Amino acid sequence: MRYSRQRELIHEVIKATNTHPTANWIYKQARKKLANISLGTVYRNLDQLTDAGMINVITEGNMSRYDWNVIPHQHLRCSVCGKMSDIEIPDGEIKEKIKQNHQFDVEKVEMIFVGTCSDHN
Amino acid sequence: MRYSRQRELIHEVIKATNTHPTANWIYKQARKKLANISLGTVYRNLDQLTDAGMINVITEGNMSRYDWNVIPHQHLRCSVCGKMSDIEIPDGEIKEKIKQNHQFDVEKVEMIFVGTCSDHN
DNA sequence: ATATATATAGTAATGATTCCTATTACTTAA
DNA sequence: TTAAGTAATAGGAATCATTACTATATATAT
Repeated sequence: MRYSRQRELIHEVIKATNTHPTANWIYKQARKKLANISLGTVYRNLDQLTDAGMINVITEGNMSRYDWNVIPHQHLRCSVCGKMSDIEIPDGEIKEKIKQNHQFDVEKVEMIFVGTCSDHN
Repeated sequence: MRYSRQRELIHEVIKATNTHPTANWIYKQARKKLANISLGTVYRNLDQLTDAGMINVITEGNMSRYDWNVIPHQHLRCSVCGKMSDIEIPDGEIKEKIKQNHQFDVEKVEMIFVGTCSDHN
């Protein structure tokens, strides 16, 4: 993967927020620094950064969100304000049970807990 | 919700499979019985059946899959063959911990375990 | 049987994402 | 340091799932 200013910028934008942004949000932020960066470039680089393990994707509903946090973790989504926050769940035991009961090797665990955050209950 | 032949057919199609089908697959099956049913009708009825609690939605990647099984459960997805199968995970304890540690009330739990099923490991 | 409101078919529109292509810009080796 | 080779880009078109629109059809309460 050859260096590019665009990719570095995109990575910086993601690292600078905890909001689990969408591709379009990242695109708009990036344009503030590089006025003619294109949306296709954003998508291509998000894929590359993901493949390189430098960022994480969360596929939520009909669109993807991106996360600088590459340590395995899960998400809480507030159904009132839409905010997504991180949560660490030890999944070793779950994986082990699934292997024993279903002969299924778990590589990746995706959990979203939908509910109401502390601001709305 | 007024009776309609289309909605009944769509519900039957879903109840007749364990494959967690997409809207388009359901549409194609339905057309075998009702040649000019339209895709919009399928989507509208899938929403209505979901709202009525008669079926379940799984939002997987960029599209939705539907499930006759309305008892809360989770899914295993094989990254080789794409097959999705059901798994029951007792989540009461997890919900309780999340409530205590994050002041977050969990209403719905979505888990997908991606890995390799018994046919591919 | 009739009125009325909900559902439908068919098609257009939307929105996220991917694809295409001519041009630009990293990088390497002379 | 420069030239060549190749990966990356901008800009726009294409794709695919889903939703919106609208005139017509149909369920159902009276």
